Amino acid sequence: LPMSQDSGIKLRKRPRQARAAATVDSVVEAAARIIESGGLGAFNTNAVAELAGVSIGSLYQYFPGKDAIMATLIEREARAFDVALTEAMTQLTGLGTAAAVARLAKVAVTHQVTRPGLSRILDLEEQRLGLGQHTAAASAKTGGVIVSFLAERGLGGTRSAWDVQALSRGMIDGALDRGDLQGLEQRLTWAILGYLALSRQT
Amino acid sequence: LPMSQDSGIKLRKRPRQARAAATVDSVVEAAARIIESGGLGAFNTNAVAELAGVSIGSLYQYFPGKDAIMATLIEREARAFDVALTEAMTQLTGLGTAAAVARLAKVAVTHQVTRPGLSRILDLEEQRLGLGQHTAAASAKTGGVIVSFLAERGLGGTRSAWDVQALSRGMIDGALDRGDLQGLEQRLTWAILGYLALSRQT
Amino acid sequence: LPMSQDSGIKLRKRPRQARAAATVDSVVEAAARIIESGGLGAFNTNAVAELAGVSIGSLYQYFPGKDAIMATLIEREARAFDVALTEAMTQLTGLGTAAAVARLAKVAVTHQVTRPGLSRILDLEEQRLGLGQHTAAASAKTGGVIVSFLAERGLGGTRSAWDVQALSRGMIDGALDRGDLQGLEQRLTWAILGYLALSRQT
Amino acid sequence: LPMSQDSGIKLRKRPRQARAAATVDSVVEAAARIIESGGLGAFNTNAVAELAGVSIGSLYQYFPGKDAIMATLIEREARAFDVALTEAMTQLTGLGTAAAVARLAKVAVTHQVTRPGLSRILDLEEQRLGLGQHTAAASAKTGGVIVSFLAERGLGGTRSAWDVQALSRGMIDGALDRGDLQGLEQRLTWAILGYLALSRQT
DNA sequence: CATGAATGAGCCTTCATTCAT
DNA sequence: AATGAATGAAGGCTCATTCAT
Repeated sequence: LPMSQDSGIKLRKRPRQARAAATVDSVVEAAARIIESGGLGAFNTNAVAELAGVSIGSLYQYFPGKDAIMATLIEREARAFDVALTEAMTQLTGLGTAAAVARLAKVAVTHQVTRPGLSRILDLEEQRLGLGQHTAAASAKTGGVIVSFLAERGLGGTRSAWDVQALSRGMIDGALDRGDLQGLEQRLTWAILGYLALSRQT
Repeated sequence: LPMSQDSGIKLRKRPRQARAAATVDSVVEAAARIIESGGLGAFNTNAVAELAGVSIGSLYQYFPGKDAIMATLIEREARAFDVALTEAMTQLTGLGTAAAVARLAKVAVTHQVTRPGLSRILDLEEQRLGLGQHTAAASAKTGGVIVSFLAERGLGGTRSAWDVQALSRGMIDGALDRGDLQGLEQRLTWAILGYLALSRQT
Repeated sequence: LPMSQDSGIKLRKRPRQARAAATVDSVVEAAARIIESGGLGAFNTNAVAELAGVSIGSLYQYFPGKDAIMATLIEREARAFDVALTEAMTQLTGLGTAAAVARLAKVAVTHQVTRPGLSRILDLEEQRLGLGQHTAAASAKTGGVIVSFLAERGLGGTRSAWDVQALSRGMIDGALDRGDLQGLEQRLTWAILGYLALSRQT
Repeated sequence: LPMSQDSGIKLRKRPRQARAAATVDSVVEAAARIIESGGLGAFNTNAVAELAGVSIGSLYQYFPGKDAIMATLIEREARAFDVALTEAMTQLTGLGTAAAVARLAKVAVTHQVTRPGLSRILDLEEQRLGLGQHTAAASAKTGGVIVSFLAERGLGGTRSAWDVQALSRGMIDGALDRGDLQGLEQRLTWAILGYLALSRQT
């Protein structure tokens, strides 16, 4: 089950009043929007504060630095994906493997297409910030959901889960790059099923 | 055969003397090394010039700006990959599909593993610079080689080529992230073959 | 006897309740501790409020600004020194000049060594804030005590008192800088007696 | 003899062209003037750059940070004092001790009075920056000159030299604070001679 | 052509102070 | 009275780019 974990970089202080929580949220959302539309180059604290409708001082009351905003955003997105995946998992009973994989593929595609360009950048930043292993961000991707899905159906282990996840990111990002979304869920499903089939028979 | 095409952002002047060509090369190589070891954040013109053993003034004599260095580097890497792939293609006659794909997978893995972290960043930058479609960089990836490989063997069309390429990038980058390179070529081969098998039967 | 005088920069309101007086004291003491351990650079209102266990809002209810905290601290330290000196003065009857000066030198050394680095910074700030002449801080240093000591024994006038005081600060601070406290009281006594002897014979 | 030594904090690059050397000098001089007239609070890189007639970028080409400007200034002032003292030393032959000390006292007074308020602040900063012991700044003060003066005349050792130096700073700063410069050289001479006389007979 | 000194817009961050709750 | 969230001016520093030599 998705459960809150700590990432190394954290908030300066936990917001106590409702007003404060709103500030934190608006900052993270503003960061997401800015990166989405302008890329990493447009992501600067002043722009974030302005779009969030917050003074730069307020931003720094909660975030110890620029990277902390990034880390929080990464975690937020990872958790959102995790939640979506977990939710989808509950509706898989009775479905065959192909249908089940298709269902999950759809969730993945939807997640990345909703905020095109965001997850890719977040991935790179996650690596740069060294949030690679022990954070909620990382575990959300596979630790929780994909691994158990594969395990339940005897389709593979942890490594397969990582591969499926990585291969999916690649395909979706690539398709997004070229603006070629037609049949993407289908193609992704093929790739996942194909990989699992061949990797299992060995 | 790989053939030079123009990306929008290009060199200020085509180097005429051998010395000039050497300068350009050293700058691009310096850029590669800096990005490799320090990430995008360490990539700045002064650092590049210094590592290249060239004055900042000279650098600007050959490159109109920072992005031009990036663009040239992207193209160089793409071409190198293209060359390696083309070279491998010539040794595929007589091999079965599985063996042939394994051969190409090996080339791809080797290419990205050689300069870990570089190709991923270059990918993002390629997108940012809008070199997505019409450049040698893009065409090198699949236009030239993978498409014709799939065509020759009746395995798929252009879209499949793109998918294979994208899926490969994803898997290799993911494995690199986690430091899990064991059996990577094998796993990648499964993914490619699996995807092609399922996508064809439709 | 030491008597309260007004420095220009003063408290916003004189604390009426015991609780309020305690707040003021804790703020001033926190300021002292922060400056001692972190220097002027660490002295900021937020840090002071936190260490004092008081909200920043409360701090500003008693002090009109940062400088007021500084001024109050300066005055507090000056008064403490004055008290110590006055106290020592009462035990000087019957002692020869050399012994008496040694006694006072000991008080001075003790005062500055107790909070090393504090008095020096306070001195500079006193000057910056223009508390140089007309404040209790200034008068405490010599007006009250040293002048009358010298007068009683016919050793010198006001100017000599100032010189003795300044020379003492210099020597103690210097010794503190180099961590060379051995025999400091003795050395200081020599300096004072030597100066007084020569200045008087003229 | 005064000779160039290295302080920990140093220039980013040694100026090669004449233009560059001028830039470095003007920055240091501007820093001195700003601190003199506005205190530490007015000492910021932008102000320094502006008064120096140099862009902020140029300033940072040579100085790695604000503290490096400070350190350079401290060293410059120390060296200037050292030079003045050394120069005075050469004119002391034939003079009695009292006259010789008076001569040196005059140099010290002149040095600090010329830039009132500067040396005091520099002292504090020297301590903060930890340039206390091993720098040219420190050694210039006594290591070179005062120690050998005392040694030549059998007046005292290293510790006496430090004490004389510290006591002098204190008296001059104190006199400057109160605007009481009348007879200062005389009073300082008394203090030094008096201290040396008493400390020697033990 | 090469060099590297100079430029300054722009970005990250701190902290004194105010004010709504 | 107390609290602490919010503000924004100010300041340290970087780096892409230009240009005099």
